[in-house]
This record gives sequence, structure tokens and C-alpha cells, in this order.
Amino acid sequence: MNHAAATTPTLQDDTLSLGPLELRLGDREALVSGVRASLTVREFEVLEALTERPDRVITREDVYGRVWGGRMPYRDRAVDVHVKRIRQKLGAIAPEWTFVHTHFGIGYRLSPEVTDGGQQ
Amino acid sequence: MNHAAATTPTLQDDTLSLGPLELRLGDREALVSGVRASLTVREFEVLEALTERPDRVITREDVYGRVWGGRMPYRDRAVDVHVKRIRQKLGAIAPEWTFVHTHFGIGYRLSPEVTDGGQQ
DNA sequence: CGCAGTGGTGAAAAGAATGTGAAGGAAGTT
DNA sequence: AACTTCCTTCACATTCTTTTCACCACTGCG
Repeated sequence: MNHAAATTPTLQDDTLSLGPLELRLGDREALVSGVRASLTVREFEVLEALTERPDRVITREDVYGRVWGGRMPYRDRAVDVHVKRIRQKLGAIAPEWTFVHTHFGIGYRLSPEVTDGGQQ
Repeated sequence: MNHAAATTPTLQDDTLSLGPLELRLGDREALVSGVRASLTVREFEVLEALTERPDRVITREDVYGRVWGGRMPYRDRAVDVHVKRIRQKLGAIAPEWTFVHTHFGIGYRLSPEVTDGGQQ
């Protein structure tokens, strides 16, 4: 069984904290449990877009608009691919956590949750 | 004996509340007692259609029209099947509640009611 | 009581959307 | 020019959703 992080989004200086996730907005750096995730610029921006409304579903179109601007081309997969790599990098640091959740047919939701059996 | 939820439909932001049921229209998310019900898009839409007139009977044809558009094909069971899964998912979270009621020969009625003997 | 129509359900079939590895290219560096 | 990093795109794999079907239970009525 899973349970959500009992953590409220926090914003000090220009650092946004969400569970073990920490976004240094100014530096465009993401840390997980204090470890630098070395996201690329785009990856960071996508993650930041999801941060807009933590624990709420955000559509691909919405993410696309915030990161690339303009309307998302039909069948564009850019968002998905970046989410994949974000998951990969964050997961490498904290395998027992799940950060980005897929909402089929709609979009993604950012919300750090502990996964049972951190091993995959 | 049963009794209806002593709750009036509420609408804040884009969230509709009906007893323990909460529909986040924008996110297409349904929560029961605060727990995410993870309905699929169609399931959510059907539930939303029933929401149109809470505590009132809504015909299958009506639901069909709102969700799929157009006239419901003769003997189509799509609505029934989705209602079944909605009940299943909501019931899994709150077994002591009954949300969707069948009106034989007519349609369905959405209205959260406490069921005696939460066990099934 | 038996029939005909309606609704409940599990499961298979069909359809979509998302996950993913890899290729290709642009831009910056050495 | 060769190398590196990052972004985008593509094709295929995988997973999830929706539709359809078949069979059974239930309702209402003659």
C-alpha cells in the first residue's frame, strides 16, 4: 500500500520543497534527498511546470504551453519523453519514491509518494 | 434502514461535492472521502452526467447523449458497464455508501446514501 | 408460475495512449 | 574536425481503456 508524502509544499528563498524533492528555481537545480539530480534545462522546466499545482493533474497541453509556449502539435511526444527521463533520474536517487504519476488520457500529477517495495 | 446524505450539492472552484463524493471537474478526478477513486475518463464522464441532476433519475439515453453524443444505439450497454465499474471503484473506497441507484426501466439516480451493514 | 424485457457482470476483443530505446541533428567545446 | 550534450523524433513495446458479447439474475405482468 502507498501513502502520500505528509508534506506541504514549501517555498523559502527560491527553493520549492515537496517531500524529498527540492527545486532551486533560481539555479534550475533539482535535488532529491539532498542529492543533485542533474536534470537538463528542459527536464527541469517540465518538472517545474508540474509543480504549478502539486498533487493536481496537469494536462500535457498545459505543460507544453508552459515550457515550449504555443499549442502542442498533434501527437507530440516531447512531454512524455522528458517525463520519462525525469522519472529515471529522480528514481535513480530515490527508488522507493514515486514522484510523477500518469493520469491516463489527461496528463501528469506531481506528488511524492512512497512506493512499497522500493526495489522494482 | 437507509437515509440520504444530509448534504446539499456544493460547488467551489470547479469542485462538485455530494456527500462523501467530490468531483474535480477540471482534473477529471473523483474523490471519495478524500481518497482518489481513479476513474477513467469515460467513467468520470458518466458520473458527471449523473451529476447533472443529483438525486434525480436520469435516463440511459440522456447519459448516453451527454457522454457519447448522438442517440443511443438499440440495446447498447455501454452506460451500464460504466456504471458497474463506477460503483465498483467508489464502493471499494466507501463500502458503507451507495452512490448510484438503479431505476428499473428508466435509468440511474446519483445520490449518496448510507447503507446499513457496510459489509456487502 | 412462466414469459419477456431489463439490468448486472466477467471476460474477451478491439482500440488508444503512454513507456521506451535509439537514431539523427544542432550547438557548444576542445 | 572530432567529441559531447541535449533535444527531438520515430518505431515498436507495453499498459490501460473502452467496447462488445454472452450468460445469468431480477422485475413486472399476464
